[in-house]
Order: sequence, then structure tokens, then C-alpha cells
Amino acid sequence: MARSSKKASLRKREILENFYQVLAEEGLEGASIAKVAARMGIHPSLIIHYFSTKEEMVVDLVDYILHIYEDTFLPPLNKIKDPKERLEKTIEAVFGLDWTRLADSGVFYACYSLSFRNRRVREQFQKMYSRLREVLVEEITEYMEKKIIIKSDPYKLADLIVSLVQGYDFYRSLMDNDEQFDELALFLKENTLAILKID
Amino acid sequence: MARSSKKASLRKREILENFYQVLAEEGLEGASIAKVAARMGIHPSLIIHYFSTKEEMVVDLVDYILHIYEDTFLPPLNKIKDPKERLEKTIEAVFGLDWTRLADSGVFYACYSLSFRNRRVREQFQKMYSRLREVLVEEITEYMEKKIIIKSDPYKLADLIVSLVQGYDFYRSLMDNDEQFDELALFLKENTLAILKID
Amino acid sequence: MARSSKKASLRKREILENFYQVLAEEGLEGASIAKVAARMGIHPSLIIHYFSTKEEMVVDLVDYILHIYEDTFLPPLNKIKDPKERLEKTIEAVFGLDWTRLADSGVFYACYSLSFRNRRVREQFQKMYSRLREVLVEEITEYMEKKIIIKSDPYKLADLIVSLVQGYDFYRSLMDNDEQFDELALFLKENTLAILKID
Amino acid sequence: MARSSKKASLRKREILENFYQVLAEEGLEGASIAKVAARMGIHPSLIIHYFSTKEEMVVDLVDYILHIYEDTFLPPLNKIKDPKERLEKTIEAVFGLDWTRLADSGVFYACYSLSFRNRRVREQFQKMYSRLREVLVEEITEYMEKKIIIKSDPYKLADLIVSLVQGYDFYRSLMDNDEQFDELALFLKENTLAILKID
DNA sequence: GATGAATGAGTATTCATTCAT
DNA sequence: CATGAATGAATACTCATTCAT
Repeated sequence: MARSSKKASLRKREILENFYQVLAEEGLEGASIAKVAARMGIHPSLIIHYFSTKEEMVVDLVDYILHIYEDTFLPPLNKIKDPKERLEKTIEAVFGLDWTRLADSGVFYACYSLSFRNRRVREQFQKMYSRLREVLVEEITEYMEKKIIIKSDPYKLADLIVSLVQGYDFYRSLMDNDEQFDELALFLKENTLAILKID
Repeated sequence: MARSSKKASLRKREILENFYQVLAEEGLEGASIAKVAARMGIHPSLIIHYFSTKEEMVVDLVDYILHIYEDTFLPPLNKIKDPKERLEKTIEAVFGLDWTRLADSGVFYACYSLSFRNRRVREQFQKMYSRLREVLVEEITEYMEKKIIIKSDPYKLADLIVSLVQGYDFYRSLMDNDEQFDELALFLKENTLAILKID
Repeated sequence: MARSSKKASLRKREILENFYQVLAEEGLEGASIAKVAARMGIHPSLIIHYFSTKEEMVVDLVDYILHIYEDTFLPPLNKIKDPKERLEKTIEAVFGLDWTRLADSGVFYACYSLSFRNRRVREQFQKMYSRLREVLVEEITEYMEKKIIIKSDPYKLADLIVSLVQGYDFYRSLMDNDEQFDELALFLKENTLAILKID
Repeated sequence: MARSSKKASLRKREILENFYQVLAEEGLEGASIAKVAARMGIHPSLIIHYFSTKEEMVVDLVDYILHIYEDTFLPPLNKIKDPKERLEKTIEAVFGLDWTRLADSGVFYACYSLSFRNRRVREQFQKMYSRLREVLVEEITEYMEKKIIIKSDPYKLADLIVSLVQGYDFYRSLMDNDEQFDELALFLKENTLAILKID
């Protein structure tokens, strides 16, 4: 039982990865169980067998995507002890290039648009951004405590960072001039640090 | 001819408004010509008569949406003569509440996600943000000239504003706590003015 | 009235020619009033205005096609006085290359297949082949009278010629080797003349 | 697996037979998947389930029709040993009544007309007539070898027979007088035998 | 003479899903 | 675990045609 469920979850992941690709190519409106099955060379019924419902599959996919987002830029921070350095690294990571390339932006925003009509998807997104915010708040707070400078509400500062980063991602995903946006990332990072009174 | 084409464009707008509603309720993947027609009490083929193709209708809708965005917060600025005051008002307008309510965010981000697979839609979005940026650059430049303070590249400042505003919209559309986000808007506005060295 | 009806019949011919082209490209199952109109740059309603009905247009087209068939290889014969020479020339004409190229065979056989379900079309075809047969019978009879050789029933001989020519057309239209079929035409012609005891 | 594919091919044949009937009644332009399904009392999508595409179904139908043509008049010949007798029987079979009744001529010529726009259909027809020709050539050659009379190119003789038979079929299918055409068949057969110098 | 609006039936095909094997 | 049969609703779009202008 344990072994078979392991097998099953592997199969599920495989299906999700294919679903992700279909989504990238065809969007929410073009993606279908049949296309995922065709891409995998299996029978559509088999997908239903694993996910029961298309909605279930979508919810699982959103979970899968959001965890990738989160996992890839939070973990390294824990290793850094010095609050100042850690906050700096966080800001750097957050404006880093990997962030943008993590996932096909088309898929990300398709899922985001879905969050306006699907409660479960909405909650997934909300939780993810809440966790992000929490981490930032924690780091900012700790940094301020050491500096004994309580400039302003760490929650608002965290929200500012989240907004700026997310807006940058949106903007960059739309425009085609990558070099210009690499420069913009630097500029935004500097301004963010200035707002946080770092340096 | 003139009269009939006027009639036709009225009808087209009417269809687009209904399409917009369906889109808000059902998303890109749930919206269909048939549903729009049903909502209007007309025959689906009549919609095809006006738009030829669903894609054409979508492109027209994106145009319609983006023009609303643009039109509603840019025009009033022209009446203000003083560069400083005008820039301030722009920043205010840009972080104003109306912005968020202009359009159903679900529809907006659905269209945005579509831009990753539809060239025409992508170009529409790009042009809109380029125009936005141009206006901001123009105002920032003029303001700086009067102040004789060339702090930094007006293009980057404009991009910062665009990113921050857009990110705020994204973030706010996701979270449910409106009061908190009204406050955040104020905070972001102040920081933006500070970056621009206004007061 | 006379002038306008002349204009109208010109317009009708123009429409028929375009219908013919559409038929050649898309077959009976793909041809439509809309496509003919699109090709002419006019409104579909205008075609209905001239033909009332699609069926009417089809019947007119069949008439148009069959008359081309007939007109192009019968007229020249009347000028030849000598029965033997005339019969020879007829046989030659009938196996001549122009015959095959007169009309797009796809259109011809599409109309022919239609004759199995459309009485009027069927009658048009029957009359055309009857006229052909009559001409052949007449010529064969006259030739035989001069020769005082009543070899066999001129009707059957005419039918043999019609069958052979038509079968040749069918066969050639299907196969792609044109040279081989030029030779076959000669061979068939010789055999036909032999059967008629000419030379 | 073996059993289920057998079941499936039976179902396919059943569908083809119904498609054939619809085709006979409504022609290529009137035939539709929906009508075939309605006639069978099943859902249209089930037909797609078996054939994927209408085009696929058409190609399969042409295959089905052409094999009937071929199968019904070639097999019996193999049992006859004497070349002369066998050639005679072939000629007889080829002009026999069954030939004409094998299939609804409307369907046959509709498919033939389709061959002008559909490559696969065209190739099917070409192969079928090539096989027919080969059989005739073989028989004529063998007959000539025994007779030691090399009158003329057996390929041309075969082509003559194919043309004459096919033209006869075309002609007869159009006209309504069956008795007259029974007589004509005899006449054509005699002339064919004469050309082949049999008796 | 020509066009536009409108209809309603019809097209092939795709969809998610159920059930039996 | 996996497939095939089957369903029924839905899809965008095309069709011939009518009527008013």
C-alpha cells in the first residue's frame, strides 16, 4: 500500500508536469485532460483515475507551482546569521534573475486569474503571499532591532517589497527588452535598500 | 453607411460589455460566444456576424479594457500647469482607489495571461504600458528641469513607479483586507514622492 | 428592361464562373454561396438576389458546363461535306486532347454524381448525351448509306463510341501519366475506325 | 485486446455501411456524421471515437467500396485453367450485370469526384484501376502466348477494355433504359472479343 | 442593384466523465 | 493499473435564406 501510493504520487507528479506544459502552450482555455493524456501517450481515463476531477488536478497544479516559487528563494537565507547581511541577501534574491525564470509566467498569471473564480486556488495564493510577507517582516524586524532604528512599520515595508517585486515581475514578463530590465532590477534593489536605510 | 456603421459599432460595444461580464463570471476557459449570446437574448451567429471570429472579439475586448484603464487616469492631468503639482497629482491618481475598481481584476489578469500566447494581445499590453511610461517620463523630466535637480534617469524612475503600482494592484486584488491596502497605498505614495525628492 | 436583363445575365454568368472555380477547389460539399461571394467581393445576399436559391444556381451551372462540352466539339463538323471525312473528323475530335481539358474533371464528375439525386440535373445530362448520340448516329447512318454497307446498328455503334470516349475520359482523368494516355487515344481511335470499317 | 479490436472493427464496418447509405441518399454535400449517428441511434461523438475524423471515415469508406468492386469479379477467374476460356469469362464478367449493381453509382462517382481534391482517395482509385489493369494484362498476355499471335500491346488492349467498361458503366448509370443497355453490353462484349481476336 | 441585420438549423470536433472490462 | 465504449453537453463557426433599407 505504501509502495503503491508512492508510485501513484510519482505518476501524479508526472501528470502535473505534463499538464503544466500544456497550460504553457495553450492556456487555461486550451488545456484539457485529453491533451495531457495525448502528450503522455496514455488514455484520458487514466488521468481521471488519479485526480478524479479536472478541478482537483488544477488545484494540485497550483500547489505544485506555488511551492516551486517559494522553495527556490527562501531556503538559502536560513544559513546566514547576521541580520543585516541576511536582509541584504534576501533583497538581492528577491530581485534576482532566477525568480523571473522560475516558471512560465503565462502559467503563473493564468493560475492567478483563476484565483478570482476558484476559492481554493485563491486561498493557495493568499497563503503563499502571506508566508512571503511573514518572512520579510521577520527579517526586517530583526534587522531593526539590532539597529535600534524603528523607521516604520515592518509590515508596510514588507508589503512594499512584495508589491515592488511582483510588479517588476509583471512588467518584465510583458516587455521584451531583457537587458533594460536587468538594469531596472539593480535600480529597484538600490532604492529598496535605501528605503530600508541599509547603507 | 455612416449611420449603419455607427449602429454597428454600438452593437459591437454592447456585445463586448456582455462578453466582459461573462469573462468576469467564467474566465477565459468558461467564456463562450454562446453564453454571451444567451445573456443578450440573441443568436450566437449574430455575434459572429459582427466579429467574424472569437479571437477578433477577444482582441477588441482587450483594446476596450486597456483604453478604459488609460483614459480614466491620464486626461485630468493636462489641465494642471505647474509641473510639481502635476507630478504629485499623477502619483496620487496612480495610487488612487478608482484604479483598482476600474475593471474586474479577474478579467484584466486573464487578458494579461492571454498575452503570453496571443501576439496581438501582447502588443496591445505593451503599447499601453509604453504609453503610461512615456507620460510618467515626460512629467518627471519636466519636473526635474524646473528643479534643476537631475537626480537619476527618469526612465528608471518611471519604470519604478509602473512596477510599484502594478505590483500593488496585483497584491491588493489577491488579498481581501481593503482597509489595510488603503493604508498601504498611502505608504507607497509617500515613498514614491520621497524617491522623486518631492518634499 | 431588355438592357437591364442583359446586364443581369452577364452578372449571372460572372457568378457562375466564380461558382465553378469554388467548385473546382472545394467540391460540391465545400462550395457555398458565401465563398462565391467572398471570391467576388460582393455580399452573399446579392447572389441570392440573382438566383433565388442555391439549387437554381447549381442547375444553371450544370447547364453552363454541359453546353461548353457540347459546343466545343460539334460545330466544326457541319462544314465538312464528305460523309466519310466528316465521320473521321468526328472520331478524331472526340478523342482529341481538348476534350479532356474542356472543364475541370472534378467539377464535371461532381455534377454527374449530383445527377443521381437531382432530377433536373439528371435530365440535363441525359439530354446532352442524347444529343451527342444523335449526332453520331446521323453521321454513321449517312456514311453507311454512301458505302451501301449496313454493318450493324448505328445506334449501338454510337453508344459504343460514347462509352469508349467517356470511359477514356474517366480513366485519363484519374491517372497521371499523360503521355501514355495520348498514345492510348490514338490506339482507341484506330480501333474505333476499324470497328466502323473505315479504311 | 484481440477480441476488443475485433469488436471495434465490426462497429467500424457497421458505421461505414450506414455512412454509405447516407451518402447514397444525400451525396457528399449532404452527408454528415450527425446523420449517420441518427440513423444508427447512437451519439455523433461515438463515430468520432472510432474514426477520429470525417476524412478518415471517408477514406475508409472508399477503401471499403473499392474492395467490393474488386473482390466480386476477380476471384472466380483463378479456377479456370484454359487461358482462352479464362479471358472470355473475364470479358463476360466485366460486362456482366452484377458489375453495375455492385454499388450505388451515385456513391461511386461522388467518391470519384472527391479523388480530384483528396490525395489519399485519388491514390486508392489509382491503385484499384492499376490492379484491374494488371489482371487484364496478365490474362491477355497468357492468351497470346498460347495462340502465338502477338497482335498488339497487351497494355493498350487492357486499357481499352478498362475504358470501354468504365464508360459503359457511366453511360448506363445515367440513362434509364435498362433493356437497351443489356443489349449494348452484349454488343460491347462481342466487339471486345473481336478486337482480341477471340473467334 | 446592393448591403446589413438577423435567424435558426447545421457542421465537425472536443470535452469531462462514467462504467465495464 | 490501464484501456475502450459510450454519453451528452458544449465548442466555434458556416450555411442558406429572409427582410428591411
